[in-house]
Amino acid sequence: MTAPTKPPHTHTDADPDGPAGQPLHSSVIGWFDENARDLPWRRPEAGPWGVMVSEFMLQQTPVNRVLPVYEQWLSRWPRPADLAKEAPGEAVRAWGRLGYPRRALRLHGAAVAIAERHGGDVPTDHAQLLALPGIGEYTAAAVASFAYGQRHPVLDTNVRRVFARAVTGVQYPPNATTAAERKLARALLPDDERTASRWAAASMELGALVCTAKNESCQRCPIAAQCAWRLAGKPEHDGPPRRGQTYAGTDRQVRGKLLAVLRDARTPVPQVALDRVWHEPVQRARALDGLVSDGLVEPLPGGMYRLPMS
DNA sequence: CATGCGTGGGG
DNA sequence: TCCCCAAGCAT
Repeated sequence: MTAPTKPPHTHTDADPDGPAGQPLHSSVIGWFDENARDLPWRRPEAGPWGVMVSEFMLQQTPVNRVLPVYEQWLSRWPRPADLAKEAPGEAVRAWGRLGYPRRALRLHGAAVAIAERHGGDVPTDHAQLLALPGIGEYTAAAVASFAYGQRHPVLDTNVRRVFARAVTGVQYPPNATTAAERKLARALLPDDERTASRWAAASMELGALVCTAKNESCQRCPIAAQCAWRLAGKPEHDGPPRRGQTYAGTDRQVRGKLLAVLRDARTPVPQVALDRVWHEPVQRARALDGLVSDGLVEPLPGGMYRLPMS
C-alpha cells in the first residue's frame, strides 16, 4: 500500500475540537449552563463595581471566605465613590481576616482613582483597568469580561490548569504564566464576544469545581473524552517541584498578628500592646516596619500606632 | 523572574 | 498533626 495521505498526529498539535468536531468551548459552556454556582457577583445587580470588588477579594482567597465580607462591603460602599471617601484604614479594617491586606489598600486606591479620573464609574477599557492599583493582567481581563461582556483571554490558575491538562496533557501548568499559555488562550477564545465572556467564566468554573488541583473528578468533566492528560493515563507531574509557600515563623505571620491588634482597636495602640504578639524583638520590629512602609500602619508620636487614617 | 505577601479549611 | 493550598499583584 502507499503511504498515508494524512500525517499522524502528535501531542504537539492537540486538536481543540472534540471527536464530533464540536469546539471545546461548546461542551464547557453547556456544562456551565447546568452547573454554575449562584454567586452574588454573577448576578446582574452586582454591576461592574461588585465584579471588581469580588475579583480583588478572590485573589488568592477561597470563595467561601469571601462571600460574607463581599456582602458587607457592597452594602457599606455600594459605589466606588463611597469607598473613596473613607480613610484607607477603614478598608483595611473591613477587610477582616481575608488575608493579604495590601489588597484592601489597593482596592481603596483604585476607588479613589475611579472617583477622580473616571467619573465614579469602573472603566470599561482594559488598559485603563490595568492602570489601577491592584489590577494586573488577570483582573483587568476578568473585569472587562465579566462586568462588560468583552472578549479577553482570562488566564487564572483554574483556566491554566484546565488548559495544561485538556490540551497540553500535563498535570499542572508552569509556575508563572508563559507566552505559550497566552497564545493558547487566544487560540481557544471564541470569536463571538458574548460566547467569549461565557467561555471565560465557564472554563474557570470547570477548574474550580471539577478539574481541581487535587482529587479531580474526570467522571463529571464535560471534556474528559478529549482531555490529553486523561488520555495519556494522567501522568504525574515530573521535574522540579512546584513553588510552594513559605510557612510558619515568617514575617507574614507576625504582620498578621500585629495588624489583627490594630484592626480590633478603635483608638491608637501603644507599642507595648504590639510587643505582646511576638516574642522575638528583631523580627517583630522588622514586621512592624514593613507594615508601616506598606502604608498599612500609621505611626504616631509617642510610640503609638493605628490603621492609616490618611 | 523569583519572592514576599495572610488566613483558615481540608486531606 | 502537618502540609497543601485558594479567581494574583508588585517589585
